Amino acid sequence: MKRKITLKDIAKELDVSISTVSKALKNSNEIGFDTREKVQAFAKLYNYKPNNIAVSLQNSRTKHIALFIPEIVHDFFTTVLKGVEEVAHKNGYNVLVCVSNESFEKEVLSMEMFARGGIVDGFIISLSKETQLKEDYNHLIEIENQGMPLVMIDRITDKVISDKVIVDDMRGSYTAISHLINQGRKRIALITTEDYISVGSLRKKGYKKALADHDIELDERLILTINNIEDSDKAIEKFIRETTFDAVMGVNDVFAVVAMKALQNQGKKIPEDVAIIGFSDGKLLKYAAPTISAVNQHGDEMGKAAAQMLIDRLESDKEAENYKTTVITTTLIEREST
Amino acid sequence: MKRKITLKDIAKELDVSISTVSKALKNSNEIGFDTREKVQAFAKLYNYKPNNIAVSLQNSRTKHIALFIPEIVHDFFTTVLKGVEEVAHKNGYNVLVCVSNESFEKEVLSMEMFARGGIVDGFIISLSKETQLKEDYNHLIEIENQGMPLVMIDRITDKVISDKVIVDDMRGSYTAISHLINQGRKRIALITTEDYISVGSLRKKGYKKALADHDIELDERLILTINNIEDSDKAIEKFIRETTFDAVMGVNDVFAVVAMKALQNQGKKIPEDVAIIGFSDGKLLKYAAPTISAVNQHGDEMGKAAAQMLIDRLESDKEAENYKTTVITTTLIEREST
DNA sequence: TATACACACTCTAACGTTTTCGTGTTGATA
DNA sequence: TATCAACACGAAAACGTTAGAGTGTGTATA
Repeated sequence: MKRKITLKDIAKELDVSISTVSKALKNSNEIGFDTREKVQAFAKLYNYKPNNIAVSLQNSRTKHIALFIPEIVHDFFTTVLKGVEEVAHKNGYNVLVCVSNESFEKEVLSMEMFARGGIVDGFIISLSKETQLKEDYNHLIEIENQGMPLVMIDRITDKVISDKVIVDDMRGSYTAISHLINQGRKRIALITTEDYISVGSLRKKGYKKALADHDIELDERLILTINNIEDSDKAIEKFIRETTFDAVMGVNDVFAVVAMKALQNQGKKIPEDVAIIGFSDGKLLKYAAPTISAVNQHGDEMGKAAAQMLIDRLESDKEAENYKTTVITTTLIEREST
Repeated sequence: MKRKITLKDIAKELDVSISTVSKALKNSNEIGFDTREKVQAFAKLYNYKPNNIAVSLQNSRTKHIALFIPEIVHDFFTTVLKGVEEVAHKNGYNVLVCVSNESFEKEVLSMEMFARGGIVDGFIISLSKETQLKEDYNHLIEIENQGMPLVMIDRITDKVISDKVIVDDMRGSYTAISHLINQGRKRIALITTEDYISVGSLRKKGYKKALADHDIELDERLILTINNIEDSDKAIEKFIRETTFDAVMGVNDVFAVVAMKALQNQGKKIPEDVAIIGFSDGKLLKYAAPTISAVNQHGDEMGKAAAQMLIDRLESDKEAENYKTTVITTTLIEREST
C-alpha cells in the first residue's frame, strides 16, 4: 500500500514549512518565485493531489451531490442521471446515486444520513411513490431548514418550497391528445396511474383539457387507472377487450406497448384501427413494430437543468430565496403508430 | 443555515470532555453508565450524527465506492448499477457513479482524481471501448499499486490482475446457438461488434464453438461485424437483404430487434422463417412483437457480486492477493422468436 | 498503613488541509 | 545610523473526530 504523498512530505523533503508548500501550490505571491517553482515541480513529479477529505473538512464542502431517484431501471430516470452526471462532472462535482425503490423509508433514512453526516452539499430528488402517497415531506423540509440546497425534479410537491425542474406534463399530454384528435380520432382512451403520482395526474388533466377544448365529451370509461403495477399487463388486456376506442395514450412506454400488443392480438391494425401514443425517452417505443409515437420528456435536459440549478445555488453565497421552477418542454415524436 | 451539532457542542453542554462524549456514544465501558445514558439521550434529542468527513479523515476510509460504466442509458449497465447500489447501501457504503461515455480520457482522468484525492475507497469498473481498443491499462495498474481495491466487471482485460466478475459470455452464446441448432436451424447468422470488445469476441467464440460441436460448417459471410454503432441499423438492413439464413443472434438487444424488423419488412415470419435471439436484461426484447428470446446476463447479480467482492476486500485487512474471478451464469429466456 | 488497582474521566496527538497572524531578513529612505 | 516597508516564509489554530496515554479518585488487598 503506497501511502499517498502529503503537503507534509513535500515540506520535509524541500525543507520548508507546510504552509509554504500549501501557498506555493496555490501560486500565492506571498511565496518567492523560486520556491514556488521548486515546490510545484516537486509536486508534479510526485503526482501530488490534495486530499479531498481534508479540504472538505476545512471548508465543509464535499463537492458531492446526491441524486435520489425512485427507480433506476427506467429509461427516463436513466437519462436524468446521465444529464446530472454530465454537468456535475463538468463543474467538479461528483454524483452519489440513491435509488429509493419507491420506498418512503429508504428515501428518508438515506436523506437524513446524507444530510447530517455532511456527505453531500446538496440534493436532487424525484419523489418515491410512497412519499407522494403519504404526503409526508418532513425530511425535505428538514433539509431546507439545515440550509442545504434541494432541487426537486419530475415527481414533485408544492408542499415543499424549493427549486424545481419539471416537464410540462399537462401540455405534453394536451399536445399528444390534440394530435390524435386532429387526425380524426374521436374515442381516445387513456391508461394512467393513480392520481397521487403528480405526473400521472397532470397528464390526465392535459388529456381532459384537450378533449374539452375540442368539444369531445369525456367518457370516464375510457380511462384505465392502473393501481397495481405488477399485473398491469392483465389489467390492460382486460380493458382492451371490454372497451372500444380509436386511439389510446399510455402515460409511460410500457403501458403503450402492452396496449398495442393486446390490440394487435385482437386483430386491430395500428394505426389504421387504433392510434397509439406513449410517454418515453427510451428505446421501447422507438423499436416497437410499428414504431410508437411518443411524448419525449427529455430526461437528460431535466438532469442537466437540475444539476446546474443546484450548483448555482451552491456556488452563490447569497441566502436568496428566489426559488425557481424550470419547465422543460416536451416534444412530440411522431412515429408510425399515429 | 442551522449549524450542525458536534461532539464539542454536546461536551460543552454536558460539561464533560469531547473524548468522553465520543466514547459514551460508542458505548465504551471506559465511561460510567450514568454518563453514557446522559450523553446518548442528549445526542438523540438533538439528533446528533457524526460528521463523516472528520471520521473519514481520521481513519482514511470514506465509505464511498466508485462505479465506472461506459454508458448509462443501457439496460445492462443500469441493472448493474442497481445491484451495486443495493449491496453497497446494505453495507453502509455509498456509490459514486462515473459514466465514461466510452472515453479513455474521461476514464483515466476521473479515476486518477478519485484515487489520489482519496474520494473513494475502491473501484468497480467496466472498461470503455476506447480503453479496450488502446489496450492502455496503466491507470488501473496504478490504482492497484496504490493498494486500492479494484473489481473489474463485464468488459475486462487479463492484462490487469484484480478481482473480476464476468458473465459466461461464451457459454451463454454457445447455449443460445445450440438451442437454435436443436430446433433444426442450419444457417445461423451472428450480428456482433468488433473483436476488441471483450464480450463481443467471447460471444463470437461461443457461436463458433457451438457450430463446430454440431458439425455445422462456419460460413464467415453469416457474421456481420458492426463497426460504427451510429449506422448499425442500415448495416443490419443491408446484411439482411443480401444474406439468407434461418436464424440470427444479436450480441445485444438493439441488434436483435432491428434485425427482426428488417426481416419482417422483407415479409419473413418470425419464428417460422427465421428465429431470433438477443442478449439483454431489459424490456426491449420482452415487449417486442413477437417477443424475442434472450440470453439474460443478470446485470443485477453482477453488480451485487462485484460490490460484495469489493467490500469484502475493503473490510479484510489482509494484504492477500488471492484474486478471484466470479462467473455469473447467463440464462436463456425462451420467447416467441425461437 | 502502604500498595495496588479498577474506575471514570481528561489530555493530547493525529488525520491533511487552509488561512491568519507573526517574524526575521532585506534594501531603501531620512 | 535609525526607521520602515516590502518580502518571504513559519507558527499555529481550526475543521470534527478517534484512540492511546495519562490522572485523580476511591476501594480492596497484604
